[in-house]
Amino acid sequence: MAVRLADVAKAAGVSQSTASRVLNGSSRRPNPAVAERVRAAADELGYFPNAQAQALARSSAGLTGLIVHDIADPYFSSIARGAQRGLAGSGVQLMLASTEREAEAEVEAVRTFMSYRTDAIMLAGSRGLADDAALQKVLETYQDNGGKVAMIGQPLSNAGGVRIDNDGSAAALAGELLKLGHRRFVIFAGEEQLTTAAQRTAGFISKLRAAGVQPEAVHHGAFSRDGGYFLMSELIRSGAVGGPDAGPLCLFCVSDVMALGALAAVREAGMRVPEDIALAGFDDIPTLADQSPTITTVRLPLEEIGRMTAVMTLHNGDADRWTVVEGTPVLRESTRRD
Amino acid sequence: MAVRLADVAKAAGVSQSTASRVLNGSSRRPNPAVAERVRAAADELGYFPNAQAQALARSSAGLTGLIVHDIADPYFSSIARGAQRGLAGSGVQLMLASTEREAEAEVEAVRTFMSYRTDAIMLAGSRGLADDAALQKVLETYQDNGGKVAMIGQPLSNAGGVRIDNDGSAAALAGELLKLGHRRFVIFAGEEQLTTAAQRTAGFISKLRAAGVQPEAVHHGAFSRDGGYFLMSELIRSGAVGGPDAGPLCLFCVSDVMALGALAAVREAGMRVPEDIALAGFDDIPTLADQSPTITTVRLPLEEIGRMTAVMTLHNGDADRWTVVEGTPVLRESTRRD
DNA sequence: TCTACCCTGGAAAGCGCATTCCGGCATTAT
DNA sequence: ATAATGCCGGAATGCGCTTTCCAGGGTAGA
Repeated sequence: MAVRLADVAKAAGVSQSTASRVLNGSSRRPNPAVAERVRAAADELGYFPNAQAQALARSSAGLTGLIVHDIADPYFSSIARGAQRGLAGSGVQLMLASTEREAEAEVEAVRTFMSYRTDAIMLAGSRGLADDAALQKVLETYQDNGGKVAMIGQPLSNAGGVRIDNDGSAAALAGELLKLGHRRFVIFAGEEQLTTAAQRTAGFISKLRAAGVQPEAVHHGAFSRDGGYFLMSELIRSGAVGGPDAGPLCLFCVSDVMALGALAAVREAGMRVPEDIALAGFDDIPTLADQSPTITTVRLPLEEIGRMTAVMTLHNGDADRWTVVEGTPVLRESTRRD
Repeated sequence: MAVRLADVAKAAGVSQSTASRVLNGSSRRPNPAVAERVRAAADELGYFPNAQAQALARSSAGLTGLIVHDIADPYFSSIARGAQRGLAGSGVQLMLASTEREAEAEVEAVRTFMSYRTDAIMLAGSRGLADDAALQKVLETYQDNGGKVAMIGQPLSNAGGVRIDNDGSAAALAGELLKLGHRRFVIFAGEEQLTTAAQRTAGFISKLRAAGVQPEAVHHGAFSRDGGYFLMSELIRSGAVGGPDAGPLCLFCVSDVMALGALAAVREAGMRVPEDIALAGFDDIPTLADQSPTITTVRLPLEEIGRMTAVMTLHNGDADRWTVVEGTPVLRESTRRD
């Protein structure tokens, strides 16, 4: 069906080995005159290599897998974009799996990537500790077979990757909010078993405590827009928001998407941010700065994180190196106090 | 290194052919007792097939390529999510290429996917007519080699896919805005050579004309958040917004991301939507409904579009079938008139 | 009971390419 | 001038799997 290397070789009047050496990088560089003939023939016939066959012969596929929870979530799509950019020009292609936050699907995705003999797997997003066992096992198998594993956000197994200093960054945010004069805090902590969520919550609280402040409540719920919306609706219904006594409440959501959901619920109830309740998120997803009011958050260089991780997977030496990324508190209108 | 089919066969005391027939679907089903032995051995050894080798032997890779302009753009990431879902469970894997809106990169991505012998390629986003030649040529080569091409948004070549009724949907939106009483219109039309942008602009204008209304201006600029921001800044500086005479202006942006940029510029200038200027977008990206004010737009079922397209690529018969998707005008606060 | 046929498992031939090995030639060193 | 050293192109092997093709045993029909 398609043009094969053998066809090119025949057309150029050389052996297949020579054609291979000319067209696809080899340590041996054939004679320029011969090379030119081969290239001309390849052009003429419209030859393009069969990556599957190359992968089989080289036992390396030129593929890298990226596993995310939800590609439509701006947090992950920003990372994906960075990863794509990091790989650009290296000749390595990206395979994508979006797991819809199911642990089962995550393990399945790793299996699939193993089948395709991806050179590396990038895993973005935090996992609950409960799911680690199965995932860890399959990743170890992968590593035993020579695969590189790069985690984004969470350390796991004996892999490398980018660790986000959730703890310290959340603490820094808490510090800034205290400086602004906030004293009454509520936290929307996401799902209980998510490590990332837990770390952000813990870091935030520990900083408050260090300043002698106790959070008024910690609510758990889905780590998503709808989770934030729901929790906020509940909170408003409970009458905890807008109380005139003891100063305004400050809500810390452990992710921006939760904060957006919460904001929607606040608006819907006819209340205002920051007048009735102050609001802070975490991640600094791109759409956040265009909200009204603009929302305070912790900036994570998401795209850069994706890029760095991808680049790490390209260099063999970095297989189990960790890079720590710190978040930067960004104070915006949503936590203003007049 | 890894466990091979031959190892499993030996462990089970059968031939490799039999092992293959048992483990990977074949038309011939070996004896149940034998099959069980093979499966047990495979489990025992932790065998998983080498997809590259399978692809080579079957001459079909079980891969589908998705090419988008920018995976971090919610428009495309929603489509990607749908595509992923559409493929889920079919055993077909998704390969992703994000081209950063460069025509060159798009052609390159098709080449890469050809190399990987993807069974199908989905192309999302509109292309300028100028780039069609190169792209069309490479896609034709792909089709000649048995590849399926599914376009999302724009027809091209003799492929199938999902066509979006930009023209009619924009006209419908214009009709609704006229009904609300708007008479002074400005259009941010995106890049001149983008077919999608041009169609939306044309549809909108033709409906206005039919009602005897002439748009006051059509401005071209980048089809992105920053493009909208820039155009709006210019517009405000020119003094065209907020004039008390002749009623409030209504701005139609040919994409939601442009509308978001425009909104940011309006806010920055201390003006208000819809009081000083009304605003409408196109696409209905997920974040739009959570804006304040909520933004009028044309709803496109983005995720469903991605899903449909992916499903089409799975069924051979649908290779050159077209599905037309209509957008639905959604009137929100940003175009309210009191 | 014997022949014709079907079913099942195994041997072997690729799928398209990279790469090791080998032979022939032109250099350089002796 | 001869032997030793590279260098370059070609033949051949193998990557891991699917899929014909083949042989043998079982079944059914005569």
